[in-house]
Amino acid sequence: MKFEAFRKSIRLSKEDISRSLLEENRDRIKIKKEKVAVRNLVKILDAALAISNAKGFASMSLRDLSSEAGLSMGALYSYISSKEELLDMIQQQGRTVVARIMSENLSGINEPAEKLQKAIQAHLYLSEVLQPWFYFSYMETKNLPREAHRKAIESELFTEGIFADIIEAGMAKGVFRQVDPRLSAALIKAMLQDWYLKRWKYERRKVTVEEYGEFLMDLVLSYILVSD
Amino acid sequence: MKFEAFRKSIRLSKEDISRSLLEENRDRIKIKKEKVAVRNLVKILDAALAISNAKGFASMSLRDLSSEAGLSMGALYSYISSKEELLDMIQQQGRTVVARIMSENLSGINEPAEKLQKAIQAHLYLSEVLQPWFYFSYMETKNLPREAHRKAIESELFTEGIFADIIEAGMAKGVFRQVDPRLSAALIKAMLQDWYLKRWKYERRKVTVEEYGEFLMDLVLSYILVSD
DNA sequence: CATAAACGAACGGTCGTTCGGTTTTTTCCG
DNA sequence: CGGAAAAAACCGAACGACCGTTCGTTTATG
Repeated sequence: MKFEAFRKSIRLSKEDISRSLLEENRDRIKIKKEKVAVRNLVKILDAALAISNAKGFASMSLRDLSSEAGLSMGALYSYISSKEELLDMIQQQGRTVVARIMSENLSGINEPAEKLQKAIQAHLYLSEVLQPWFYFSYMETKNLPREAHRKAIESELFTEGIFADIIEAGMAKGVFRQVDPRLSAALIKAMLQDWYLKRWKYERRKVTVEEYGEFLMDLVLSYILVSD
Repeated sequence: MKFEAFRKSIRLSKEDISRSLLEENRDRIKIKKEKVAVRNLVKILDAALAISNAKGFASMSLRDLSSEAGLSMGALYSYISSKEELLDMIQQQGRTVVARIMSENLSGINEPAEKLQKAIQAHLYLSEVLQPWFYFSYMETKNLPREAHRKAIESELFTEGIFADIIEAGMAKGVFRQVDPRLSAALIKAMLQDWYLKRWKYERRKVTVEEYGEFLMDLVLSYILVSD
């Protein structure tokens, strides 16, 4: 599947994401009317990701955020109850989306090589759609409070586990070579991460996400497929 | 070569690093006696890396730093002239070491496969010796002031270029498959980075740096060597 | 006793957060 | 339909805490 087809198939608008985030935090957000709340949440999240990814979450003042989002300090605090909670919200929002999309894209596929390819592609394309979130999530993990930090690590290991499980299944079926599944999965993740962490590099070189995906797939399969 | 042999061969003590850093910044550091200056610079750099890597450079206050290093605020300012300059100093210190060690380890090797292996090993082992610096350097790049940021990117591309050049030479000699050298180099770097960025993961799984190196080498060579 | 080094209180500024007041939108009754 | 009352949303000055940095004083060294 091409990237554009993928992007359309998952139907992830900023409004949808903000709406589900609103529902999950109804108690903390003081705004009553959904339409108003969603509109401003989109602005707040966009601004927060843009500023944080440019200079780090810790260096983003709430005055920066309020002016970039077009809201006063007071209004801002009707949507978030603290700066730290904003961090939590952003992380939580992305994690659920990633888990959902990955499982949707992998269910029903049984052939290991095909499933591995699909998993790589889905993760890569999703990280392209949600690049600001992926970047943010990677860079700010260590600044999370204890419990949120634990969840972030759990989520990282969960994603890695998806790849490791596929590799193990392929080895059991005899279509993959005997390799270390955990280490292989870790390195696949590392290569997937480079796409959203070093995007400036690939943009400059005019490498498209499809080209990157094909290249990565070629490398992984040449390592893992049994050579006859 | 085993890791321990490598570590001994490069002879990189904290004192040596601080001493050369002192020499390059004689004008900015107010302390006259080398012995005193080196001793405290080691403490300052250790503390700065420890705190920064735990909660980010921006979130490290100079009061944190002064208490962790065992110096008063006033004394601290005899060694650095501003917080931003400390950031610069740390970056600069590591960059020169990396460039030197890489070139020392690669000079005189002509066989591409051997050279590629040596380059991967040297980079991996060096990142193990200087793990706090590598981690810091990766995470704080985007917070650097303009000029320092440019240098950091230049250095990243330089290292990538080392790998790309070796791959190109191997392709020209016919010992490597025809692949995209830049993309291959980028992905090798991405996998090297995972070692020092996700160290907690590998430590927990009791993966040694030697095992990681062998695994990575196997993956890269199985992709890049011509199959006969 | 002279010089080098270390000290820590003090300064102006910015931070996250609050809150009393104002504006905008919705509701409802004559 | 119209406009006043009620509710919702927004505003920004003000607060105490903490930040990076300075500097007059004290302590250590040789």
